[in-house]
Amino acid sequence: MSREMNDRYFPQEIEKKWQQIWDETNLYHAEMNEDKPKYYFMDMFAYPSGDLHWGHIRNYTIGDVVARYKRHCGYNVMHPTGFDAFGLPAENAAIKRKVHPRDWTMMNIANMQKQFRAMGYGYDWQRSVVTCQPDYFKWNQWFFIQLFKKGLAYKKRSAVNWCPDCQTALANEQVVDGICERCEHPVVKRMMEQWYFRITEYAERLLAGHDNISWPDDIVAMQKNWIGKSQGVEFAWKINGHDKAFRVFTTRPDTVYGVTFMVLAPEHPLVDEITTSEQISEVQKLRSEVAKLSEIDRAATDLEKKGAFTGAHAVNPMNGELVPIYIANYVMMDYGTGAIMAVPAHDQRDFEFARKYDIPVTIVIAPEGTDLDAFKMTAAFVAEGNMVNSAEFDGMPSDDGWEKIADKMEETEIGNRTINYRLRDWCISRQRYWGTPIPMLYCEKCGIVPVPDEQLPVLLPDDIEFTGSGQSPLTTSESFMNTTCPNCGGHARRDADTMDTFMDSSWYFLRYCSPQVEDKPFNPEDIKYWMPVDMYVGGREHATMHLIYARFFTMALHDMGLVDFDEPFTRLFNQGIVTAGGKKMSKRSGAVPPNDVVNDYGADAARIFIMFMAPAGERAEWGIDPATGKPYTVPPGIEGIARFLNRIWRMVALNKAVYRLEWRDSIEVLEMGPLERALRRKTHQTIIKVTHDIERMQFNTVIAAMMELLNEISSFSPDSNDIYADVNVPWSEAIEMLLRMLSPFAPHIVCEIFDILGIDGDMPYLPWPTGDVKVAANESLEIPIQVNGKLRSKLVVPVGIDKDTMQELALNDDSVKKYIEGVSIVKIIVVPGKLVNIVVK
RNA sequence: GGGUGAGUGGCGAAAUUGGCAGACGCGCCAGACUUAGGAUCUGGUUCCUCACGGAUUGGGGGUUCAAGUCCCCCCUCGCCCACCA
Repeated sequence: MSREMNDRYFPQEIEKKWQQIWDETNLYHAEMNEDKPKYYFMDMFAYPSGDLHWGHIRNYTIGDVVARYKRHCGYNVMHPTGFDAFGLPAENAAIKRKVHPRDWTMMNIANMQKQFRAMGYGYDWQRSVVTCQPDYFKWNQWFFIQLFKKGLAYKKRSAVNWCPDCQTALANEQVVDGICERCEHPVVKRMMEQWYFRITEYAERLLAGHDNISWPDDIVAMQKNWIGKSQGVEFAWKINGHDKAFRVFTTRPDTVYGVTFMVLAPEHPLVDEITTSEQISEVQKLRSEVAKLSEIDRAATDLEKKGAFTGAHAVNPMNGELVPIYIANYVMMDYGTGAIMAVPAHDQRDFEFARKYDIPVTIVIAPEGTDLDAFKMTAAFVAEGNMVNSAEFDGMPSDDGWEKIADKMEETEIGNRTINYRLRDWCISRQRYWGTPIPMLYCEKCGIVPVPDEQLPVLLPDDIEFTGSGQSPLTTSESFMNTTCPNCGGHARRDADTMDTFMDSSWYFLRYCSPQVEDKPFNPEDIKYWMPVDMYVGGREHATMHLIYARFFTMALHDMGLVDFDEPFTRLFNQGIVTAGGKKMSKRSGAVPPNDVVNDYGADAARIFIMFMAPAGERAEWGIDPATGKPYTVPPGIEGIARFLNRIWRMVALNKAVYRLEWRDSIEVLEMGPLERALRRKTHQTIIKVTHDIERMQFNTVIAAMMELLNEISSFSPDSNDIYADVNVPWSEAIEMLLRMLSPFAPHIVCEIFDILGIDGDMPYLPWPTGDVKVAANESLEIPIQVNGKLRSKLVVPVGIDKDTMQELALNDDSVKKYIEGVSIVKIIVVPGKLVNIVVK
């Protein structure tokens, strides 16, 4: 049964062999099975950038460990993977290396798949999704049209980042510190027609949904912050001498009597109409200055506040006062109404502006007990207080005033309470080639027409030029752009833009459930069985983009009746980043691929190393090699892991004959000596700790616990002369249990050893061991004895000893005695099973 | 500025509810076996002190018999958001 075993451990041969067996037997493919509870585990799929690095390895090893663990626990586990294959780098590579983005992408995918396999990840490759393939993005287009039909996709003119040198629109990611990534010219804003998804309509549900999912608090906080709900009042201001009015939004209606000026965003449409002829040049000067700024500079808090007077005045609807109207660089067109009422006494930005332009400051909220001096104050008073200078509202606490003034505005129909969100609609259009073509046509007669279902997918043309300048690359393909209107048969042009790649990642978890189905995006039965995703693992950087978009998308599908849940991911876990020299390891900052470690020490060692080096949720510092000044290609700590695996291997190799499958039959009834009992106790204590720590995603301590067990087994001597000796029974249990716990972390070595020992070949599905609490219970305890909180002695006592006996033993302990002689004992604290503390004076 | 996480030996770190600070591992030191191999095994390793002993979880205060852990103030670092009206 048992076969030959080399004394030395050669991971390379073993690992290749098992990877091939797993592939050939399709071992990790999951099918629906109503007899088992399902577990849908997903990690965030990778962008095929070329090589995996240790950031990926950390993410995907966590995933593989949890998926394997859940499989051992009896779940029907689906653990798929795929590639987020559209995106900008492929296009840049195309321009730079004269290679088609598709070829570059597919080459990288092939390489990364090889690396995934070499790590021994148990993916269900049959369910793989590659987003740049037509059978996937066809459904992006179909969903887009469904959203359009529901009124959730719409077209709007809006400002985009524009590089005047490249003559092209840029994605936000291409704008680095206000500079075009490619040509290093400053980026400006330009108005363009773009497609948007109405995510703002789901703001309230996105907030409410947080209650139904168990996600980390910080991610929920980030999303809430991003959605940015604020309650306030929106009300109208008339312009003096005009029939025009404009609306402002404020969260501080209680300060309305303190308004001393108004500010419009420089882009506000009313500016042209109200600016007086004397002020035109000044206003135009500021407008062009602001237009030149990039969005990033514009939004910088430390940007000097600048404004220009329009020459017009507005009428305060509450008291009829006239206040000047300015434009200023600190008011944004795309939040609220693009206009604000300015209360310098109680808003810091307004205060700075008022001081600079010599605008009066009127105090309307007085802090409790003191008076403010409008001339002397050096900062706005933003807290609550009592209303002053506010007509009939004087004397009220400001929070009451808030409500009363809002009531009055509603009664007099000046304005009403509203809620504003920071969240903006999701801009889907990208002036890029390597993405999903937007399936919309523009007919001269019929206007905007969606591509009919039977013409999907709209494929990407190959007769395009990657010049890196001019318009969206698709416009260079005449064969793509010109088509026929499905309504009237006349000439139509296609939308030249492609979709944001966040569209691709908003539903890939649904496609994993039905990867091959052709006539719909997924089968309802598959979704019903597998969804929602039980655990989703990935980086925190996706907190406010991908993870909001995917939730919105699922809610929208729910409302269309396509799915019957509205939260896609029940549980979320964020692994920490891998840093090198304190900076995040990424392709740009010198990422280290796993190849050297895998080649030298094997995938099992690589997997354990990355799990052992830091708690999974926290930052892990990879380390800089002092010899090169660069991140280690092979970090020194890997030696410890290699030793650990080597010791396990040698222990089995040297004692192979001692291991007997039949240990199970006798372990419960055997009379054991203290050494045997101690080993068995440690085995079961380890099972309990390991299980508990895997459940709480604390893998570093899991590995430490297994190392401790190995140390315990190492110091235990089995009897190799008599393989039937009783001592070999707990030894066999210990070694088998260690291996079974190790298997999610180091599956290759465990498969190999199990095969050698003749343990069931269906290893990945072997049940997870259960720790016996009774066996794990200690027989005696070492109790610290403190005097005044200082450790003075230790006592070994039997478990369950009563308080009085313990106190007695402590007081009679020789090394304690010298600290309590000649002083009076104030108090004795005895915590059963924990400690004794004698307080003396 | 807002949010959020963190700060423990030479290094990575451990310590579910307040109860022996430093588990486990790296590195280092000593030894064993080897006729120097970066293999393996054994012992040691927070700091100060020859020692007795003392100090110690970023700093300072507090609560408690007892604080890395709870409370208050401060410092430093990471990440996310950021003139949001």
